[in-house]
Amino acid sequence: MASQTEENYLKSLFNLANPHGEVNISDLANQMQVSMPTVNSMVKTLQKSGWLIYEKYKPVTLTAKGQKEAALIIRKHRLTEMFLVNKMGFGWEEVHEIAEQIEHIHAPKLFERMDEMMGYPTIDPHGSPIPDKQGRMQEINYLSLSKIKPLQTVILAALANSSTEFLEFLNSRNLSLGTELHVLSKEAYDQSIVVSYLNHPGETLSEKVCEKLLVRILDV
Amino acid sequence: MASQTEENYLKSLFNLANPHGEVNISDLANQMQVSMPTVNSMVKTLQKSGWLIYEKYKPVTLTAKGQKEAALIIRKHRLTEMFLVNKMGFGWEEVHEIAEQIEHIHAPKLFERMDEMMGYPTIDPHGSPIPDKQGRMQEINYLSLSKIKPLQTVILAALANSSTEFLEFLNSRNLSLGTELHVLSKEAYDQSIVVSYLNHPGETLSEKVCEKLLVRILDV
DNA sequence: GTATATTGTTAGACTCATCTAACATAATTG
DNA sequence: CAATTATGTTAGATGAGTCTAACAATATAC
Repeated sequence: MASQTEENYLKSLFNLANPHGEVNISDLANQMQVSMPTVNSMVKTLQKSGWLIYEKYKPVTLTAKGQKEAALIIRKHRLTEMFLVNKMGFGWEEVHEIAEQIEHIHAPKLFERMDEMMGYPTIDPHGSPIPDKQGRMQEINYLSLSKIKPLQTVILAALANSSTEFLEFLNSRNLSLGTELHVLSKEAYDQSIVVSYLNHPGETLSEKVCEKLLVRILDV
Repeated sequence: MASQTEENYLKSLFNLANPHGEVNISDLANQMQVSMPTVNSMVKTLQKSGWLIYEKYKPVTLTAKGQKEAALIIRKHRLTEMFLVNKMGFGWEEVHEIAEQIEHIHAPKLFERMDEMMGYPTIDPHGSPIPDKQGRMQEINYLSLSKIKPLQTVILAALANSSTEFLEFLNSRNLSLGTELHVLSKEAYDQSIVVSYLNHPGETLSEKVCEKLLVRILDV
C-alpha cells in the first residue's frame, strides 16, 4: 500500500504525463514542490514497488498498476468534491483543499456510499471526469472557448483550471457549468471574446479566461 | 500544529487520564501500541510544544492547551461518526475506523457543516458526549446496568465500550440506544441479568455485557 | 560542433517516529 | 527492609522523506 506521500507522487505523475505517458523529474519536482534529489530518490522507491518505470537520465512512466492506483485516488478526490458540493452545500471553490485530504482515507465503503447517494456521477463539480471503480477515466473532448468563432452558441461544460482564484472570478461573473453562452464577437488584437448569457447581455472575457473555459457546441 | 501522530498521543492521553489527569508511560505505550522508549521521546516532544507536563519517573499530565486540543480531535471523531450513521446510513459498528482517519482532517468548515446538518448533536452513535467548539465535554453520569436492581426499568443510553465485536453482539440481540429494558432478575452466582425489551421477553446478559451497558433509570 | 544551459544524479546530512538492548528508579512483597 | 518485580530512561540504530552542495549527462545555441 502506498503511503500518503507516495499517493501524492502517483497523482502528480498521472496528471503530468504527456501523450506518451512520460514525466520529467524536474516537472515532478516543481509540481510536488520538493527538490530534484528528493524526486530522484522517491522515483527509485516507487519503481521498487512497481508503480513506475525508471531509467537514469530518462523521463519516468507509470506502469498500468501505477496508473490504476493514481486514477483511484483521483476518483476519491472527485467523488469527495462532488459530495461536498451536492450533499453538503459547499461552493465549487471551497472543495479542493478538503478533497486533497480526504482522497487519502482508506475506507472503500465511504466512497461507495458517496457514489450511491449521488446516483453515480461521472463528472466532478469542475466538469472533470470521475474515474470508475476500475480506474478507467473517460476521455471527454471539450473545446476551449478560445477556439469558438463568433455567433456560435455553446454550453460551459468543464474547466481547464480549478484554482480558487479562477473559480471566484467565475462566481463574480455568474458563470457556472451548464450556462449557455452566445459568442457575440472576438477582438482580433487580444483574442478577447464578448459573450451574452443569462442576464449578462455583453460580458468580455480575456483570452486567458477563454482558454480555461471548456465548452461543447450546442446542437441547433 | 500537532502532527497526526502527536494528535493520536493527545487523544490517548485524554482518554487514559485518571481523575487527577495523570497518565502512566506504560499505559500510554500499551494504548498506542508502541514501545516505552518511543513514548518517552514523544512525551518530551509534546512537552516542548506545551501539550503536557512531564517530570522524570512521574506520570504525565495534559496542560489546558493539550486537553482542549485533544477534546477538539475527539469532537471531530464523534461528529464524523454521527454524520456517517445519521446522514450516510452506516451502522454504529462500521464508523469507528473511518472516523479514526477523518478526525485528522484540517477543515473547520467540513465539521461545522456536519454539525449544522445534524442539528448540533450532543452525543455520538454510541452515546458518548461530543465536546463543544471550545473543547468542553459535558459529564454525563450514567449508571452501569450491572448496578441496577431487579424490577427496575431503564433506558439504554450509552456504551462503556464500542468495539466492533460488542456492537455486533448488541445488533444480534436487537439492542440499540433508547431501548427500554425491564430488569427481571439477577443471578447471584455470576451476576448475570435477565431483561425483557421489545419482542425479547427474557434475554440473559452476562455481567461482562451489563458493565458496558450504560443506562438511565426511567422516571415513573 | 564546441560552449553553455538545462536537467538529472550522487553523497551526505537532518528530522520524525519508531525500534532493541542495557541500565536506573520506584513499587511490591515476603 | 532487602529482594524481586514493575516501570521508566538512555543510548544507539533504522527507514521515510526531505534538504544542500557538488558533480554528470543531455539538450540548446551560437
